[in-house]
Formats: sequence, structure tokens, C-alpha cells
Amino acid sequence: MTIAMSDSMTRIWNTLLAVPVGKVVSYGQLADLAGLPRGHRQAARALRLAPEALQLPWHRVISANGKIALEKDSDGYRQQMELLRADGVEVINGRINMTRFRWQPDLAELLFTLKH
DNA sequence: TTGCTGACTGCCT
DNA sequence: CAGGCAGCCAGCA
Repeated sequence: MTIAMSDSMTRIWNTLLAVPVGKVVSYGQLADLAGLPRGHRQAARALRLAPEALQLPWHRVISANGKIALEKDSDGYRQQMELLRADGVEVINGRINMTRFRWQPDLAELLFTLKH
């Protein structure tokens, strides 16, 4: 079976692969870094449709307000929280301190993600 | 073409 | 701090 994937989706995925352990990004930020301004909806969609085989660090993407975007009492929510804590990211009362854990790539990292 | 739907955001109460 | 809401944009019926 083939999956209809757009160029924007692969951009999102490649950018996501560059997010390091212990750091998070918002949907909007991920889209921006992938070269898709105002593409936060696309970022969300790219995550939802991502093949598991890609081994993407999907849990490092959260809402801009610092909360996990998934429904609070869902399995996905609990799984994401566990994965984040395993990364060393503090999740307190369901939210994350963005000033401490937001990924802020330097120029070298940005160029690297753009290359792939 | 039209309308609706999201793993979203920022602004306003 | 919690809702409400318009704006956003690709995909699908």
C-alpha cells in the first residue's frame, strides 16, 4: 500500500528528526523551521499520518501553550507524557515550561535540517 | 466550487 | 487561568 505524502509532510518529518532529546517544539515552530509559515495544521496532520517505521520523535511536539495537544484522558496523552519524562522533560500538571525546554536550534543545526 | 474538519494559534472576555 | 472564537490551510466528500 502506498501513502500519499506531500513534500510539506516530508519536510515536517525531516525537521522533526533534528529535535534533540530533552527539548520540545510547538506545532507552529516545527512548521516554521520546516519552511512552512502558518503551517501548524499541516504539522499536526503530518504527525497523525506519520508511518511508525520512521521512528519519529513525535512526542517532542506540543501545543504553543506548553500543553500536550492530545486528549487528556487518551492513551496517546499518557504515552506522550511518559516519553517526554524519559527524555528528561518535566511535565508538571500536564504542562511543560517552554522557556526551559523549547528547542532553539543554532545556525549550524538549522542548516543541517535544511540539507535533509 | 462549497463546506467541514483537524494531535493549532493568538487575541479577547 | 479558563473559555470562546476567528483565522489558518490542506485534504476530502
